[in-house]
Amino acid sequence: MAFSSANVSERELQPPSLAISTVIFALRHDPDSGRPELWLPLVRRIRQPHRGKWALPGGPLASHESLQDAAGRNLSDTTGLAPRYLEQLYAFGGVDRAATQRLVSIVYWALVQPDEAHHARESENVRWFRADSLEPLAFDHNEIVDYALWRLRNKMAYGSIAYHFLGDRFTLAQVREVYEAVLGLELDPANFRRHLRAAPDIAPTEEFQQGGRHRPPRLYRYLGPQSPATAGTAANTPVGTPAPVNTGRNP
Amino acid sequence: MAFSSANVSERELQPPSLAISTVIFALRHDPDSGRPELWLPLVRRIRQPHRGKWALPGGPLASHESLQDAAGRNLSDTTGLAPRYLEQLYAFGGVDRAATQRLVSIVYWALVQPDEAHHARESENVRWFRADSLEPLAFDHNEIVDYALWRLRNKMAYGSIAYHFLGDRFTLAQVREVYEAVLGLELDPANFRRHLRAAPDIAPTEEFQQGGRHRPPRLYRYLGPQSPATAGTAANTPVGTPAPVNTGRNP
DNA sequence: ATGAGTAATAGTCACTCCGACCATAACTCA
DNA sequence: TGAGTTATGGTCGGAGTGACTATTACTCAT
Repeated sequence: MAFSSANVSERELQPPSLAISTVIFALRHDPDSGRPELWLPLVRRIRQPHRGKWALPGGPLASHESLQDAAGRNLSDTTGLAPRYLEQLYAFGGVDRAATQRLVSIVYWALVQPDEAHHARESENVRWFRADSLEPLAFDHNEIVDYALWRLRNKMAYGSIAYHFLGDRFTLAQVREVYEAVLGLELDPANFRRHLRAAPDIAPTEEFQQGGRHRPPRLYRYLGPQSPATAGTAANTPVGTPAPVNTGRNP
Repeated sequence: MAFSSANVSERELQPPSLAISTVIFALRHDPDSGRPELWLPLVRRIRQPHRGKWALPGGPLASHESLQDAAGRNLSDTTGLAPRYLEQLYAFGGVDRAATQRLVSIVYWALVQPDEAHHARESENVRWFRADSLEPLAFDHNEIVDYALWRLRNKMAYGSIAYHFLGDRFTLAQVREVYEAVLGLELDPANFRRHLRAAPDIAPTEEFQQGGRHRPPRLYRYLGPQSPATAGTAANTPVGTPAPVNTGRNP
């Protein structure tokens, strides 16, 4: 790479470099409390700049793949998992993000299940960290993670996104634990239950979770995005959540 | 530009081109009905591809400017206006967006006031169009405009964004007309009034709009984003709207 | 000048949603 | 067999909102 030795005037002439990075969130159960916590995988940089520091998984955009595909490749390369939820987060393009070159990063964020696959996949250069209390990362990746966290919490408060952390069947208590772990607050089980029962995108099954210590809870399943009509049909158009309208209207 | 003559194998070797485009919304009052309507400015392409078609204002990213600055430059170049509201919309990077090269566009969207400056600024290659009922545009710009429209309506239903279409002082009826024009529905004046009176980010003044045909309405002013604490402090971090949390909680 | 017309403003009423809280059911384990 | 704990069902009051009615305050045509 000639970039790393470019001086300032050479840098002016180079077109901006474009990279795709991905913030991957998963829940891990704390062995002590049993409560789920937010974790994410990082990769150790093996070249300058920021060599040795931890960074978001990412890389350049291959000419044959879409932005979304590149982010999905980040995900499977570092975790071995297929994306359950993958969405564009933001394009970061500050002038001084990288010292040696002008770098624009299009960042995606993903949700995956807390499988045991993680542990097997961990290596010298890939490690999982708690999403809060991160050490200083390479580039501006701390800010990016913070923004992804904000977006995750925001989306959690609105939309039906929590299910992407969970498996095929789940109890209402598991959904509640996801909310509590991500938002960092305690929720009333009865009220939360009423809330979810009214949600159109999950449905009760006739199965019950056995083997627990107490009354067996009913299992539910996620029906997928319900009735968004057609949010984005074209291939390159992002999908979105339909907007509520709540202002006084006449018939 | 050697790009335009690149064949497929050469294209594989070229890094993706990066461009910044901006969707600029403004309200114009219909001369007949007097009601405001959504308009946006487009520029005519003067080179291939899509020569002669209308397209979003945009261009390459200069090495010394941030993404936001580039979008602001799009805005002032085409309208002569300073950005009142400017936010990143999405990064579009489909493989086949442009025929001759791999093109990634980071798109911003902006709100400006419907000043008379528009008319003066219009020229052979810059023209304003109604946001609905657009003719086929260059590239995938129709989809981009549609997504920007969706985002505008979405944000309008939640946040306090309507004020950026208006001037320093405004009546509640003007705010209501903005909502009605953008969302395309009729709102009850009394209920809408109650809604706005409860909003923390606008305040009544002691001034009244004179010269109208009826009872002079009180003028209000926008106080700016109220109590978002600190959404994004770092320079490259996007600003966002704080998230409501509405699920049953214990003390 | 005077009343018609219209928008601005104020207020009522019923309905829904939600947080706080209480009660019962159903299971495991000591 | 009963203590402990979670799952589940229900109640109550307050906040917010859509539908609607009434009053105020201005302009304009007669």
